[in-house]
Amino acid sequence: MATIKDVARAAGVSTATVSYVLNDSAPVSPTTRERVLAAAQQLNYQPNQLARNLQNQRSTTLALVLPPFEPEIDLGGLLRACVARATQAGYAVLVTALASDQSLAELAQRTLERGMAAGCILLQPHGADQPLNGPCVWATWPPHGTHAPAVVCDGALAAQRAVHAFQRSGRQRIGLVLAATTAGAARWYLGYRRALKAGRLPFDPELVVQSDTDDLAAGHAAGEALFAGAPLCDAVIVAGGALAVGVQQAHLRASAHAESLQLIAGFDTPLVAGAGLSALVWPVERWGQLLVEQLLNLLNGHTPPQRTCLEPSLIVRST
Amino acid sequence: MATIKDVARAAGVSTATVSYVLNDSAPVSPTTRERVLAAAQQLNYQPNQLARNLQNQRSTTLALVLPPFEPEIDLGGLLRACVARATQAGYAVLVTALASDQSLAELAQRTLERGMAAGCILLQPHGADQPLNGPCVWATWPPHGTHAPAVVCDGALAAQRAVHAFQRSGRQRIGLVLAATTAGAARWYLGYRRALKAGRLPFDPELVVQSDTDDLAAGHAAGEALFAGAPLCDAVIVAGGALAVGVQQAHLRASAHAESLQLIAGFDTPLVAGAGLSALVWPVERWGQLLVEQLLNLLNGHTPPQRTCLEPSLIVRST
DNA sequence: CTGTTAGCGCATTCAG
DNA sequence: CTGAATGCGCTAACAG
Repeated sequence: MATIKDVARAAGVSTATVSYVLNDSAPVSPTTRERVLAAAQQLNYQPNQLARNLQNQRSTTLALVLPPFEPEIDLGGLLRACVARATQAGYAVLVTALASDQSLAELAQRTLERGMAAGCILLQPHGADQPLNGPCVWATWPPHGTHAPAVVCDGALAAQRAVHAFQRSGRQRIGLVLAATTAGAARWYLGYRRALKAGRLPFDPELVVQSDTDDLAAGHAAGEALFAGAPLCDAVIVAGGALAVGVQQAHLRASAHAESLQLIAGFDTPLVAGAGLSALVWPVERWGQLLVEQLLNLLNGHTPPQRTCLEPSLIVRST
Repeated sequence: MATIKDVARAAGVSTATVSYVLNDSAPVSPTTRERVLAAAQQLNYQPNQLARNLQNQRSTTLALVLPPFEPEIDLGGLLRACVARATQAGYAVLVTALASDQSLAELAQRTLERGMAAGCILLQPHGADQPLNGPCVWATWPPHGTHAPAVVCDGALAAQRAVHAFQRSGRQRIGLVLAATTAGAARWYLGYRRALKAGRLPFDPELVVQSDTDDLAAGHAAGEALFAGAPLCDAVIVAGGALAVGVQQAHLRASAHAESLQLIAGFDTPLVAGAGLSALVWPVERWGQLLVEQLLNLLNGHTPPQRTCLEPSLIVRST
């Protein structure tokens, strides 16, 4: 636990000089610079971030705020990406989780005001109840009416991509299953309608099913609703992970007469991969990277806050 | 951004008094206590953690150190559990990730020495190259020869449980697939041998396959090795997640003659669930909780460091 | 019981 | 170019 004083003493200079060479914040003669560096090296000096941040009146930590439940994303991957990018920029990543009865604004605000982080990355799927004023970036669709910076997965692009893929393999009656919990479900619907129109396919409201949650049970229910009516659809886009597997299972159960069905899951979770479903893959790596970069920009005031949409790619699996 | 001074001024007392009532570190008269509390409330005062930690010479942050690759565990769940428990104890959670060329000891040491965290939770599947001296708790089997505190998933218990389950359903020839990357693979083997002996089942070395990694491809290879020999086994324990799915796929491919096979995956990942495999479920919630508690104990010096083994439960799925 | 004061480790003036 | 002094926000002795 060597302090800056120890280094200064060892190098025979004052603490200010040490600070200058370490932060390169003032011109220092090459010879003393060498001496200081050597002393720091030798003592294995690590500047105390707490003291540094306190002095600088700005934290070098970014906070990631998790929703109170498990989100339908590759949290591990996203976290890793954020950490990697933040580390590269000299920042650390703090993780906080929202209790189910807690307000997002409250937690974010407190984290910021306590000086624990300089900014927040928000993973809430639902909009905030109160307006946030600190430096925050949304990883999901931010509340309407605000122009908060965000980096999001765009369901419109996803739906369009899926419809095109289906059409290329000759499918005509394409269903859509939406999850109400998915922020930006409206985007999926929008992209779906657009792609149908562009592909000159008829729109049939019976082929659109709205689900409450994104889990297996909800998928079963949605599948039953979808496959009950006649004529059956021959392809389905499911804007969810577990939801898609549920739909698949419902189809297997329903069609003893072996209807052919193509299915694309909206999020390529391990569960989806295990079930052997085709799925849309979102660039998690880039997601985390952009989130951090947006936040850093916001903190430095370099660029105005932006809204970035991520594009998925399709991974085809044989069921 | 109200400081302690603002509160003191508003309440008409000194900063020390404010500190006393907020930390309950000295007796204060009820009337002034009320005044201070009211002022703090009114100004929405949040104590600056940086200053507090600097003064107290101890951080209220715990660091979670991730391995350079994606581990075969429910990172999201574990993280959430750690955060929940830490928050409850007034601690925050910092996440750092090891670069592939970085030494674990180096990263942990630096994190600690920079004052960014008071202790570390280590998620490395492989033992450390250098000895660690800071307050650290392992979430995996720690390096041999050390008596570092740890909270781990015990493969011996898992294997025993699986063998018993197989035996109850009349299986006699039980295979075992090990992943070399899984720290504590030896424990799985140990439990397997023990359970066979206890169940008076013969041990056949041909039924044990060692795999290099824990992924689908490795599972295919392991499955082929296992199902090539005759007579075939009628049950397999796979000490992995993706690995188990690979073994399953290999079996489906190999046995056109529809051999019945029971399979239990060692880790119930979403991938495993999606594939509909029976699996062992580890108590992630408790895992995170215990890791944090062990670390806090270590920091407070309340109890000596311990090694805790987690027990899995079996979830049966119909393939 | 409460106010005054001295640092925690560091970065930044201002003199030399 | 370098050193001494000041303060970031807070807590802990020590007085009163």
